[in-house]
Amino acid sequence: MRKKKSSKDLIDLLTADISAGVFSPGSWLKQIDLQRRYEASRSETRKALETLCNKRIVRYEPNRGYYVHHADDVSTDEVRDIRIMLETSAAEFMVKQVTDEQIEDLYQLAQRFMDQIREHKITEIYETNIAFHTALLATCGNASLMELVSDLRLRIPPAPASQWSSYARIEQSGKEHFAMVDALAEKDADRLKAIIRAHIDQASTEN
Amino acid sequence: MRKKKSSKDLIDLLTADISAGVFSPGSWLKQIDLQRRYEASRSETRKALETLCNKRIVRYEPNRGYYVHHADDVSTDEVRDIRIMLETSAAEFMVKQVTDEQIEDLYQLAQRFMDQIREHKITEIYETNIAFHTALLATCGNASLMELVSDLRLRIPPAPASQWSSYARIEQSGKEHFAMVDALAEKDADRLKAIIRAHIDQASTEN
DNA sequence: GTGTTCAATATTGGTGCCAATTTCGCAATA
DNA sequence: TATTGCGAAATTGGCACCAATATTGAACAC
Repeated sequence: MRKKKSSKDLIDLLTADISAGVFSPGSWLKQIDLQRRYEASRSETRKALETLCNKRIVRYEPNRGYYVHHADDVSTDEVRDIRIMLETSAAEFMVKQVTDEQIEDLYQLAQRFMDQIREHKITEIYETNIAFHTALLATCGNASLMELVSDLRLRIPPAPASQWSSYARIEQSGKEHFAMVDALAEKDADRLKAIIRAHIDQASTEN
Repeated sequence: MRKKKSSKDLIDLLTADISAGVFSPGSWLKQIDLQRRYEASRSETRKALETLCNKRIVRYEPNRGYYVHHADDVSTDEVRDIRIMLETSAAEFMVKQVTDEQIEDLYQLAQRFMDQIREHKITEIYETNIAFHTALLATCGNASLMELVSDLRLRIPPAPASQWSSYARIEQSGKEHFAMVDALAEKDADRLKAIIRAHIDQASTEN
């Protein structure tokens, strides 16, 4: 149990709510509303908004306030390209440094993803997907990279699991997860790269 | 002329001063000192510190304040690896999209860099170097990428031009600039990648 | 001489208030 | 009916002050 809520918690709560669509793109984040909703002080609220502004999740206009950023097509494409650059480049490090234990964990996560698709556990699927990609990136042992990609993921339009394009597409994503684990186990960097690229490219709103 | 200093100016001033070594790593950035030094309000000061904290240039401890971040070797290596991933990947886009005019501009910047080495214009060299790399990245037409790399560059230990390793090393950097322009002009992505990798790797504190 | 306790000091963090700015609604007019 | 103008309301931004917390230094005990 925590005795007091830290500023990081507020940031995470706000981020989660924006990501979940509680605040839709374009809507104003009024300081009074926020400090009531999260029972935070004014300064904490301002600090959190400033942080989210730096993360490009919200935008700011002087004397008007902060509002949820509505990513345009151009910047969405740019960020997706950056993710492809980072995660395909990371593949080189992954195949070099991955341990058998990590491969096993990744396999478990890929399996859980598939199971949850079959059981239609919509929200869990979303979380498992993120867990898989986080674990995958963790194998290259670069903490700064993991942090950076997490931030970039939030800059792509909110992808609520509820509106995933189609069952077929999700199942395809699940298969790709297994393909990644296979390529990783076989230390085939080029194949891993190709799968990652296709995975991010096609399912840009789903991973 | 601007009639009022914006919050972005304060952030840039602080960043520049930290980068220039006015505030050395580890030293506390007391709010009162800063708001006097830059003639800014308390809230502007807090906002700027929070932004720099997000950019990983300063760190924060509750109830103690903000201090200049002293990057350790591990995170420095991590960030350098990220830069190599991004800038070598960007090479693909560069060779595809670069215009003759941009190549000419890059050549001019590479030349200016060399001239300033000869004239021992220390501070100008540093700025020209950044201008070259910025212009190089600009050729792949991804504004988000440029922004990201600019931020990453600041996360590597302050590289004051005054303590560049050696004349030979700087001159080598200058030659590599020309080599990059050549590879770019010949649309040789692989060669460009190799040069960029070596350039960032060897001269991690100089570019 | 060394270590500890406690008070004085310094700094950050929170709150309430007021000013500046913007937005919104309503009325007046063409 | 559409448009313009004006005033009220809402919101942010800045300031001063107080509370909370951490540091420092001095006195004191051993």
